[in-house]
Amino acid sequence: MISSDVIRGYNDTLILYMLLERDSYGYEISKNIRTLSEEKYIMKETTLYSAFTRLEKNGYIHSFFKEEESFGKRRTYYRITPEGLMYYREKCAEWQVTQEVVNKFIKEL
Amino acid sequence: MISSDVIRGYNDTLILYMLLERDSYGYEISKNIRTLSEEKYIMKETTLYSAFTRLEKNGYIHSFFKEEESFGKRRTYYRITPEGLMYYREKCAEWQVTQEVVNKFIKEL
DNA sequence: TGTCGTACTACATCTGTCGTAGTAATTGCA
DNA sequence: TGCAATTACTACGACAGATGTAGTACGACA
Repeated sequence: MISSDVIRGYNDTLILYMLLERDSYGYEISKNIRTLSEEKYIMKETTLYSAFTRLEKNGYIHSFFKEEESFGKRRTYYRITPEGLMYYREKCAEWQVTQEVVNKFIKEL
Repeated sequence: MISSDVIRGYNDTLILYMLLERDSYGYEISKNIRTLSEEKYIMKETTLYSAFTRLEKNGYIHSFFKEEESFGKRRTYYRITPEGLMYYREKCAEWQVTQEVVNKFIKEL
């Protein structure tokens, strides 16, 4: 299991990755992250939804309702914006640097 | 440059790494981190010193004064404890998992 | 004598994460 | 049909780690 402080600052990136292929909503994204990480990382609900708020405020995603399911379950779907894509790319680049740097401080003992 | 949220949770690990070889003190550790990371990560002073406090509170390091320089500059030296070494090893293992997981969400576009 | 580098400490603030709790609809199954 | 589990959220308060700002104090160098 991964501690939250480790992945902190990358939750947004994981969410954006999930939106690259297609629009999605909270629960689905949550499950997909869980599956893709092979159960090694489970994002808390509150973390997920507060990330949505932040991402939308920053213009990286935008929310909408699907018309074909307008009654009943009331799912909020999210779509990544061009700014979100740019941000995702930056975070990916940053991640490469981070890996290089942190690996200099890792020693097998 | 690396954002703080990325490396958050690993500041302690970087510091412990610096203490593996020999005892050291704030300023020196700070400079060594800077150098080893090739200027890609510069730990803020306040971050560094609050990490020392936390690490000592958790029993991962312990502080002392060198007798041969007991007057004058008053440097606080730190030494890693066996518990600190264990903690360091755990963080290294966790880091491997974190890399694996995050890399699943990284795509070159 | 004054500035720069060293070596800290104090304090208040911010951000992201988390715990707890609660709402409400839909689905599974007995 | 009835009740639990799952889905799909929202609200609120707390906390930890990082940061900004500021200030102290000593030594070296010019």
